[in-house]
Amino acid sequence: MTAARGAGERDLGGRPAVTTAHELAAVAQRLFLERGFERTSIDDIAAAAGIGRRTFFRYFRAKVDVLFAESASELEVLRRELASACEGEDYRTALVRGVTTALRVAPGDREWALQRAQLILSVPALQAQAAVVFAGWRSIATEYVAGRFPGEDLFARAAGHAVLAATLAAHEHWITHPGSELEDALRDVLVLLLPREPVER
Amino acid sequence: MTAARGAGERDLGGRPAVTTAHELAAVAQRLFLERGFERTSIDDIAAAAGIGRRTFFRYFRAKVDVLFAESASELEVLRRELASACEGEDYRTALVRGVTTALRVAPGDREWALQRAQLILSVPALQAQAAVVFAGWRSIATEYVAGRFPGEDLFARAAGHAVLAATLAAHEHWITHPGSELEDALRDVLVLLLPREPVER
DNA sequence: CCCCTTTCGGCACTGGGTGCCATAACCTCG
DNA sequence: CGAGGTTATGGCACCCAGTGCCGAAAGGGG
Repeated sequence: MTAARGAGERDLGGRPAVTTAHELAAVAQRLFLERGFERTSIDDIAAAAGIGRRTFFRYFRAKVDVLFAESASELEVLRRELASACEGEDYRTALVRGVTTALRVAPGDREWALQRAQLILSVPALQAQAAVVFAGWRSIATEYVAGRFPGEDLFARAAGHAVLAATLAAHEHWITHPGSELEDALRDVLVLLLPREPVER
Repeated sequence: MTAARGAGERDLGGRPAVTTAHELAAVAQRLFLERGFERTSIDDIAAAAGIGRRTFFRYFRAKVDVLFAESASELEVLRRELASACEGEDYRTALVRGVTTALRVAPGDREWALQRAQLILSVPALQAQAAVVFAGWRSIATEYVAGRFPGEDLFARAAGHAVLAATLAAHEHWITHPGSELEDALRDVLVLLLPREPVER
């Protein structure tokens, strides 16, 4: 299922992969920007990347997944940051740090990330997929909050959704104010939306 | 495009519609519960409803739309409630009233609505569609808040997302605690997530 | 009975996604 | 160098969602 052997694995021989998920995603994103998401077929992407249509599906399970290639590693960063939060820390501080760290973009990737955000927030099919991907984020955040405040079921769920809502709102703000910093909006909205800690019992 | 003449329109003759969107949705939801969403094809639904496959698409634009047939009218209720809110009212009070009114289910539809919520929150394709449908909710709420607090761009956006997040969190809570009242969870989470009014300037 | 209107539904087609499988390309070992 | 193992490729056939086209069905009024 996994095309392109991971960098860590030993090379036991075998036919080398002809491209990488990252490269393929770059080709696809360029086409999406040029012709639009709907008007770009898998055949177009495969042809532009010089691979077969069937091979495309070895790198991505679906057309919409192309723009979410790095979501898994971002999610891993969030999980790690939350796991390393100390006990006494305000849970909101920990979440703000986790989310901003996970979503930090390298300066060279800024333009690229901005275009990606614009695509995702403007194409319905991609908005829809974003909701599914971000369900993973929500899950991590909810688990963390539930661990901090056992028994506060509804509170944890609300906080998890708040993380997701803040992420989306911040991205929207970012693409309508491209000069601003995503991280600033992210912090501001998280502080606005994350509820205060529930009273101790 | 619109099958099944609206109730208000005069009957000018023409072949009568063979079913209604509501009836078709009921048939489809039953099949989804029995066999699962993915394993139920449009052909299955059409056959069970006694119509042609092509006709299905005159009632719904897509398979996923079947479970969101009433979203448009719910959205209209929210808009109306917000429009009728008086000036001095706390914006959060108005939003709580609008959302709970729009999502109130008739006692006889409770079981039905619960099953629908379970389907939507458990099937990825339906979660995804929910995000697109709820973008309309968000938009209404954001506009309302932006009207109340001009210039508070990020605040309005955050509040809009909070409404959506609260709606989802409340539904999740509802399906894991089927005995509870959706309206209660809805109110609680909205109060948790909606940020305080920004300082006057 | 004819005309007008509206819905129905078959047919063919595009495009996303999958299972199957032969084959290409690279490894190591003899 | 050649054989055997390993892995990625990509063609083919297939299923399903969704659409444009269009003739036919089923009602009304003149």
